[in-house]
Amino acid sequence: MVVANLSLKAIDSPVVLKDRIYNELKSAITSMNVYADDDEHRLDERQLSLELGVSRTPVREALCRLENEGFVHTIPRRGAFVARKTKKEVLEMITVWAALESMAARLITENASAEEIATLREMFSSYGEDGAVQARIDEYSEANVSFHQALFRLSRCDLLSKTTENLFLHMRSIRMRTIAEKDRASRSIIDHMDIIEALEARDTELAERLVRQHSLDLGRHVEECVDWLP
Amino acid sequence: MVVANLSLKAIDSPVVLKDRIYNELKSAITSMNVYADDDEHRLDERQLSLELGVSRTPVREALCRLENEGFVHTIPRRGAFVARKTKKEVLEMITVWAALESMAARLITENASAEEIATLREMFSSYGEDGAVQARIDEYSEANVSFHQALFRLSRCDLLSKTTENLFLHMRSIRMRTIAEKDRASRSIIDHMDIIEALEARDTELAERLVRQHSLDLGRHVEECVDWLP
DNA sequence: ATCTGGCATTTTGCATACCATATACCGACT
DNA sequence: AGTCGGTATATGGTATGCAAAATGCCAGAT
Repeated sequence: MVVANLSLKAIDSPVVLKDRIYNELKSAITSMNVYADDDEHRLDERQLSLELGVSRTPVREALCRLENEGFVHTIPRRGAFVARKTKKEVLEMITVWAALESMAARLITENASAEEIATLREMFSSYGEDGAVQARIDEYSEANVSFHQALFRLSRCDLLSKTTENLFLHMRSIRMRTIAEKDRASRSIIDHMDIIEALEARDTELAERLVRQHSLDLGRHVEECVDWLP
Repeated sequence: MVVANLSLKAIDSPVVLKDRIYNELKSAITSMNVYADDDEHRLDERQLSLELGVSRTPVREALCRLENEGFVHTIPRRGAFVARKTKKEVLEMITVWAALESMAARLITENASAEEIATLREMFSSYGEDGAVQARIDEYSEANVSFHQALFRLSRCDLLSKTTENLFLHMRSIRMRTIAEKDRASRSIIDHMDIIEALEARDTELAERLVRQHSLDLGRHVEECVDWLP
């Protein structure tokens, strides 16, 4: 008798309610325009549990997690609110981002293969002609996000990616609103190309500096131009 | 009639049970030697609630938070365990640390006052003589941690500090075990002095590089010498 | 003797009930 | 009329109850 070797992979994901609620709430929060109205959006536990058809307990646990990640702000005995970042907090997020992404760039120059770096270039291949960026600004915005995510992926450092993941989500609404302004989009693609060239040349210091500067430029832009944040 | 202007600050901290339990559990976990035994330490909800004299609900919320921060690992329907980092995870933590702290160094060269930087030097004033470090290794270990925390404080970027805070706690047990090895302590103090000098000279690039290298050196040390991690 | 299958126990995950507190409304008093 | 105080209500925090699921044990079969 032989033991059938089916090479099954362990299914260790009895997806529990609180996790699904967490995902549901998180995507709902990150896709809404948090800064639209100026009155804060309250998250009523009871109402949420009614809408989701569950009890308050798993909702509370999901909210607890979202609070830790900075998406929700709760005041004891007052309830939970969708968190709104101040300008200072946004600038600090960008600073941390710059730190993490520049380290990712370093790691890429040291570890990534030429093929991997080449995939970065392909992401922007269709924006070659002048004006193509402005014409397809929404599409480019997606490519932009993908580019930055790819940098972290190629760094092969899971913790870098994981730490940045929530920063990405927090920044999404701000980024969506700033990318279309001025000439930032076309400026952005030039920066990206310079970064890719530095990565290809395995110039660790240059790649790090360019990535950091790219982020800090966004920071200064926010500093100067964004007046719709407290 | 004049309204008495007492300039009171709002007290908005009705410290709730779950927060106290969170702090209690966190300090208990971070002060224990996680890597002592090789069997994983289980955290029984009911037992904890009995010991703390509260119900399971706030205990669960505290555990939920600790899980998000990586101190606790829970398996659905199986329970919560004190998280144990793999060697890979520790190395990644050090990488992220290097990224954040080198950014902190940059900010210090740009923003901190000379007096603030001088306080860094004072922290090591009593370790001047040769051998003083080795003789008071425990005390130095504290000063070492304080130094790194001070770097983040002087950066005036709360998010940098906050992001690193948990990394510090995670690294504490590892650091405690590695600092006494070899000649790392006296090597460490030389690095620190070099860093302080670069900060005083306002040499942004050098300070950044030294801080990064100091962390990455620890990383390589862990890589080579630590064999008690999975 | 070892392995398998079912039962009992333990423990989590979710639901619900209860309690404490914050806010809002309303009436009375100045 | 405006303000102060009290009470009602709503809502979050905590406790408990219940059911599903996982583990461990034991008996029986091979």
